[in-house]
Amino acid sequence: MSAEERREAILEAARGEFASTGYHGTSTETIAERAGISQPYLFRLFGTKKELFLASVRRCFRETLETFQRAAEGKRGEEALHAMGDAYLGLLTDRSRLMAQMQAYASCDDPEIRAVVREGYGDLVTWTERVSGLAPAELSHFFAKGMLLNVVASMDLLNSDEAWARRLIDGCRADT
Amino acid sequence: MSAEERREAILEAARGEFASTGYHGTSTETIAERAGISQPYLFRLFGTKKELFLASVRRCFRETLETFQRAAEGKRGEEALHAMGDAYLGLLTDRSRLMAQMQAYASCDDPEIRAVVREGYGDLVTWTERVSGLAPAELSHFFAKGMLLNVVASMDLLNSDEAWARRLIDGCRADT
DNA sequence: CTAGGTACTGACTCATCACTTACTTACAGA
DNA sequence: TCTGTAAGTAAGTGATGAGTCAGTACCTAG
Repeated sequence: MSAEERREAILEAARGEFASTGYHGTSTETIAERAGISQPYLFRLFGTKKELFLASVRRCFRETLETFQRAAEGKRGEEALHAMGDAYLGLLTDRSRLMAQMQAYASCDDPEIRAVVREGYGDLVTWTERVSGLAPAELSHFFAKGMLLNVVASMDLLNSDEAWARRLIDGCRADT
Repeated sequence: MSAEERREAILEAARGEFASTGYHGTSTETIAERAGISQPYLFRLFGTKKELFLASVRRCFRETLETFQRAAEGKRGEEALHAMGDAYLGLLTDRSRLMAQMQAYASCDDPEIRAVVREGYGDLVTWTERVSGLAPAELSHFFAKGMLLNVVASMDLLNSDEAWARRLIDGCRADT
């Protein structure tokens, strides 16, 4: 297997593990095992645990952006926005991607991580703004709903019968 | 100092440390040091690291609810909601409380933590709903804005000159 | 003054972790 | 067939962390 393919396999494994136990709570041994390689080889390919985490975060944001781009392909304005919203709801069902994102936000006290998260989220916002042509208030509303859904999904309440959670979710679907 | 006062002091220290390095990334030694006691005594008062974390999360949600209650005192409907929104903006300037909250969401893969977070957030939502009398769509909007601000604040962008971030924040203030 | 409880700690144990070193194997090109 | 390089690992190291144990210091009720 080429080094590039190995890197991809490791990043896939890393996201899964970082998603559930976070940066500090995940051992490089666990990730290597899940990726089917030895732990020293992981260090050969990524240098440090932090570089691996940063690469994982970047990949996560890049995949989300690509999902938005695919969803909006050939569409414009409101129509593009709706397609992106639906596509995002789909992403939420992948708990690994969701929790990895939440771990990234929670790790923002670290300056290096914060810089990567800022860049990833910023790319998402500016691209969406450009394609949809939304004014600030509507743009905020779109991303705000996304974040609320993230948190509700983190608590695993998307398909629960908790009454207050259902009302929050229904309230999200109701408008725009 | 009474055990009860010590518990409070430890919880204060714990929130600060958990906020920046999360559950797994924070050592009980560090918390004990910050609280000015020995590490064994921390275990005497809280049993396990996890119990300490859970107590810290519960306290965090309780304080937020109390802030909402104080802000809304003697007010009703829209007026109460505005007061709560303003009070929440104030809370965001306390980075310790903010990041502790984000760490709690990110730790939701653990069932015990998830249960506590659900309860805390649920209390916040149901109380707000009852006091403001909002319909689901507006209730969602209120909490969605709160979550977006949380994330923007996590990235330390509340007072930055990053253009896209300013537009998001202004967009939040613009409506309701 | 003393018995018992409450606050509090020094000095461990055993496990785990990030990272390294020194090595092996597989294979493509000269 | 020999050589250089890329893919890969077994076996460490030094540090740190959660949790325990066996105590000490102090205060208060009788």
